[in-house]
Amino acid sequence: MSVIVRFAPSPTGYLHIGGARTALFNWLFARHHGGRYLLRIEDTDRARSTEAAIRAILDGLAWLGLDPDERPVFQSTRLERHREVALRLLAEGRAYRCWATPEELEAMREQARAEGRPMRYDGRWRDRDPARAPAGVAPVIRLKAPQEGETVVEDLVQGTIRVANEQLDDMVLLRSDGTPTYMLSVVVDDIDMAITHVIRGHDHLTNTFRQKQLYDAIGAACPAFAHIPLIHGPDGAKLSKRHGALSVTEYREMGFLPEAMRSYLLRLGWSHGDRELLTTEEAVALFDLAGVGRSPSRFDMAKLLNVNAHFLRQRSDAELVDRLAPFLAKEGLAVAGEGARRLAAGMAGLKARARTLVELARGAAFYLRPRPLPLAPEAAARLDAEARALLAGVRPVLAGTEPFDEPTLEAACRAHAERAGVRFASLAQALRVALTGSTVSPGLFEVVVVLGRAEVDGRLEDAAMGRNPVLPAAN
RNA sequence: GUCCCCAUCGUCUAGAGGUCAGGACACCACCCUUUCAAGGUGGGAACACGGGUUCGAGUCCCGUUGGGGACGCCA
Repeated sequence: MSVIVRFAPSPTGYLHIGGARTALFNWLFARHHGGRYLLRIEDTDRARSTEAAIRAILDGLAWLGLDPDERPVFQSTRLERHREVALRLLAEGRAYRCWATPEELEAMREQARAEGRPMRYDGRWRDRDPARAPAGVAPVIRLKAPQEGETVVEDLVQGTIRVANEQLDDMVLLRSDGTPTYMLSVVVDDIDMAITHVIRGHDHLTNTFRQKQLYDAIGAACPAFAHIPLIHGPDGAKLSKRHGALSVTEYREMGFLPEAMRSYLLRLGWSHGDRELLTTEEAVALFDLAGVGRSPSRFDMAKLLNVNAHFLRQRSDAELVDRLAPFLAKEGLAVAGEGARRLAAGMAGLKARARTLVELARGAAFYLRPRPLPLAPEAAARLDAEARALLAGVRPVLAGTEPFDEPTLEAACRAHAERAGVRFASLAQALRVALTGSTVSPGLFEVVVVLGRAEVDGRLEDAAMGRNPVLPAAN
């Protein structure tokens, strides 16, 4: 039997980290077993589902490289089919009409609360004669669930879990307005889509018992279930926006790489010995449900940053130049011509110093900025009269050194510092500030070579003459 | 409250009865060094608690505590 899995988000919000990981696990499982991975948009709650959320989910999945193998199924298009199944169950005596009013249900809820019991519908219409139905009340259809014994779920991650049937009540299948409930829709769709493995968040575990009863009533075989532990915030509580429950597209804007997100998310809840930082190919080869743990994990931005830094360094310089362009554009810097050449040439030194594309863009901006280069406040502070004199003195050295390569330039500057009686470090910092506008940068002579002789001379002249504007303090 | 699940360094985790309890991130120190990174070397850091079972328990069982989830005519 070939594996078929699905990711089934409801479009009531963006695609967050937890959903992304669920999608990833499904995708990897399908790839590993040579099966198919489908997407089903559970948009039956027309009041809360939005077009924007659907786009955000599709967009997020596409960015992560988790496109489904077939066109997405929209649950809202299948209402007739769901209704048909409910009616069939009704005809077979496996379901029944219930005329209990919202007021009655509320009374049951009140009483359950007072007695410290969970809310359970008491099954009052289960065997009552429909002839006694009150006028003017539209009924719902409820499943006639077993009342004795227990329902057992063999979960591929959580193991065997059982619950007494008396803990479960007769769930609503069709609402009084004739629309199907989530429980019905999910089960019918999973059957019709021939889903073999339901891999989803642990928060669905208790739903599974009811769904199992529905599969039994319908007479369909249950798919295998795998409930993966949830992701919590750093404090162990529910993941909040503060922590990283952000839309995956926001991670894209923060400068994360999709392969880094995948690698990080994979290791949150899954492991294979000591393996860290897997490529997608390795993940496909190694992933299986056996490696999924049972305990919830916490989202850790520091580790995500580290993972992203790793994958950033794996990308070629040319690719990074392309990736960087939109981030630089936000600063009003266009990547083209001489600027593009500089970025490509300087990328090796830049990418070792960045963890995200945003950091990379920040570090790379000085290569593109037109003269006179604006100075960061702490850099400007170092450019005192003494430093300016030092720069004026070293200008001819840089202008005249041949060949214009790193070792030669460095040797020339070291010799100049010695002649001038200053520490090489002082000269280097003055040069760094003049050439990059910052106290932090890639290797100084790498910068000199990338910038080229003419630009270097111009920037030194600006600095020596005190022409640079000073940026306002950050934050 | 009821039901269900979970429990190894701060965090992610390895561990399927006998290990000096391993790795990664973070942190600290040192090396490298023109800044900051990267890289290298080293360091501190964990089996929640209490009972069993066993020659032997992080590993199995029970309980306690703690955390999480589910309890809708939402999905």
